[in-house]
Amino acid sequence: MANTEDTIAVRISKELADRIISGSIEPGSRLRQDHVAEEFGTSHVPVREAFRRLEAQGLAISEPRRGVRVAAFDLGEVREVAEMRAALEVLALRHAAPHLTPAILDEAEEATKAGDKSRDVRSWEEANRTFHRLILAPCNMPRLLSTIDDLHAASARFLFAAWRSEWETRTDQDHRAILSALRQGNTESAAATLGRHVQWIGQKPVKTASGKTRDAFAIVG
Amino acid sequence: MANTEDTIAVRISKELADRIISGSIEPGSRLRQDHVAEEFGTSHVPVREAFRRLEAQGLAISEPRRGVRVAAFDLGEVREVAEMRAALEVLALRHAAPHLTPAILDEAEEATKAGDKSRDVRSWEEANRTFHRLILAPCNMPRLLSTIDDLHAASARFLFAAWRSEWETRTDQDHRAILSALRQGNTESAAATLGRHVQWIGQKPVKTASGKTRDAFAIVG
DNA sequence: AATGCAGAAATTATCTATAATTTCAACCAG
DNA sequence: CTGGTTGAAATTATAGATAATTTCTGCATT
Repeated sequence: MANTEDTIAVRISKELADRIISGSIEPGSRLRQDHVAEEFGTSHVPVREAFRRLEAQGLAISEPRRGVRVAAFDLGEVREVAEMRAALEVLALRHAAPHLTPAILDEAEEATKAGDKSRDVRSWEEANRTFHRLILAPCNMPRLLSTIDDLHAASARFLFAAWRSEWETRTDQDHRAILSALRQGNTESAAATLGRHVQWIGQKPVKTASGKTRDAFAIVG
Repeated sequence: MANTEDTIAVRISKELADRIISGSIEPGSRLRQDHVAEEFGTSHVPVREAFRRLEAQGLAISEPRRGVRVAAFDLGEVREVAEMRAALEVLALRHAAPHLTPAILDEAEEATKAGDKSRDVRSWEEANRTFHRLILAPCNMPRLLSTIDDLHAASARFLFAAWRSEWETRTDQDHRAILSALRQGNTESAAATLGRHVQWIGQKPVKTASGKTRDAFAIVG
């Protein structure tokens, strides 16, 4: 999937983003340009450019002369991202609604079913993101959509951090309610449900390294 | 103002951002890394990193192997930014309101007065931005605030493109209404006014290069 | 044991050089 | 004239080398 027409810097940033989101690189850990460069068999110049992209997406933070590290996050940031998504996805849906076709809504329903059948977080997340993208894309607002995309990446990171291995299949009633409202042309009701849906924050006890359990939080919509 | 502790790449990106926003570089024109490097007396490596930053802010767009150009914009994008600002600034204000002190509101009132007295776009824009930042910053949501900052940069660009030289002094009633509502603890009313305020799009006839007049649009709040 | 301080090692930031690609203009064929 | 082709010039993307800064490590001191 990594398009060979992409520049090396883009390929590296995509790969690193994927690792950060999936949690295979720990929050707070340092990203060393020479190590990354060696791994990808390149010089460090494209690596530095990849770091700037990650920084812009909020996945890494860089301090001058002290390097780049994977962004840490806490409950506050989970909430912040949830609220931003609620505000922006509602906005996007209001503009997308007039352009939604039955075909798109059918596709979105397929995505919902795929999500309900998912037996692991990763495929659930993918189905969920597909659903949201399908119903929002027709708003035709590129800047808004790309901001929402970055927020989805952050959401996925929170989700994987909390539900890394265990995942319970669950059926998504919100998605169905949104689709049904959209089919009836009731945009406001769909938007209201979407806003609530995205702000719902799941909670789950998780074992820490020291053997204790603490609560982990994630956006589950 | 350009901190010497900043990296060269950051200094370059700030300077270029300023030029793009002020309109001293035309939308659509190419940014050539060697030329910029020569002007700043550096090599092109930090220039490339600066380009990535501009790209992330939406001020430039880059196509692989074909270089970077200053982002063009149209009425659609002005509207898009206005709506995003409305959604996000309202969200920020709701969270900031409980933390607003009389001292902050007094400062914001000073900024409003400074805006009303401004005899040129540039100082009006600065006062306006100060006002918005003052009342939103206490929300304590860094990601939200930085997204809003990028949107303000885009707004300023639209504004300068439309009102480059001429500017009529005007008193900002909305700002006063927002402050008065906040002083009375009426957050919802303040938020509603802010949402409307930011979505108001000014219109002005402007002479094109070919001598004709067309309408230019900008967010004026 | 804790603290502080070299000096060494690692790392970042930048520069110079090279390879690969695109752009552009001149030219030629239809 | 139009449209395409070719080669030179310009430009981007990457690599390899260097300077500057930070971090680490071990040892001495309290």
